[in-house]
Amino acid sequence: MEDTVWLTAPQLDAWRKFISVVELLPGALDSQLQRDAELSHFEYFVLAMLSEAPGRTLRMTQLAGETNATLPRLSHVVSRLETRGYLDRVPCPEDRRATNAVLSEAGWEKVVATAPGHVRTVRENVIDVLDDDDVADLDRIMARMLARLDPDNRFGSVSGR
Amino acid sequence: MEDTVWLTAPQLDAWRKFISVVELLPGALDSQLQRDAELSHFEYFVLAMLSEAPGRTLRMTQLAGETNATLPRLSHVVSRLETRGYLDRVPCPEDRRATNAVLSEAGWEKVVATAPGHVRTVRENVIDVLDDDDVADLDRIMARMLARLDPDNRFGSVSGR
DNA sequence: CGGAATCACTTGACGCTACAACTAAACTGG
DNA sequence: CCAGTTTAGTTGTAGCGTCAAGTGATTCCG
Repeated sequence: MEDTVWLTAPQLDAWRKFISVVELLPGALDSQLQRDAELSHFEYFVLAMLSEAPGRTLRMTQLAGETNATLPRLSHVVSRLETRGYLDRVPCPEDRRATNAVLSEAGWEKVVATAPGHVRTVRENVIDVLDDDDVADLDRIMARMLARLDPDNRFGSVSGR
Repeated sequence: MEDTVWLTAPQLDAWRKFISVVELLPGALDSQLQRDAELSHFEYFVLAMLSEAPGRTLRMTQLAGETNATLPRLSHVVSRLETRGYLDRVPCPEDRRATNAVLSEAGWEKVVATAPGHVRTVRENVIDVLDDDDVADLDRIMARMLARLDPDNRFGSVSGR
């Protein structure tokens, strides 16, 4: 187990650029959302996932899966969003261990108001610098990485929806 | 300024996978390094950049650039690494406002000991799922994003070195 | 059935990061 | 040559995330 296979020059180049993007992108998303909506990217993402769910409702565990978050992290964030009036915790009737997070009307309006600016930021930093082939390449490459990073596929990689 | 251009279906697919990877990858890198070396990925990265610098020495600002970090963040982390004996702060003789971070012998040995496991993790999660064409595509795509995210090119994107 | 294991969270404490304010050194223009 | 500005870095604080532990509810199985 002891003979390290180092990266080739092209692999190292790609890796260094990739890791830089991975470090810089969250900050870019966070600062736009913070500035324009006083929301972190993760908070926005939670509200956005709820807004697309049937009944604007999701179980905590399912929501954690869709947002790639641990349950404690989600629990804390949901508490804050609840305090701010963007969603409610409702005990799940079928399984009394479970909790449903339900988007409030104010939360829905917040998403509607915030989405355009967010999409613009995503376009500016990511999508609009890519042509159609790049987008296809990105999709393929990220799918491969996800298969490793998220083997159980907790994240709902529903394609083509 | 009010007519949002939403993402097309392929763009949305690629974006969702990409953002999932961006969320999951840091955790994967951090947990391996934490487990095997009690280092965060950022701490490792700081030591690694120093280990490659001439004289294993870098000005704080330059180091911040190479690690895509803000100066306050770097300053805190350097303090911790200094306490742990992996590097030293040395006032810069030419400019007495500036501080040089110098990798200690213990720091060098830490990098040498830690690098193989880290490279293995990078291979497992990223590089080894890609063929040569994928790597080239990734390099091209990330270069385009970096041009937006890091316009001043603080990060030293030295290609092909 | 009933105790044990598992599940679905929640909570608390600690560590890290960002932001803002501060210090000190080095330019810059009158 | 010195006031004002910019540069380089540090420090304090507040907020977010992780990890470990705890609480009920539910399932498993002998």
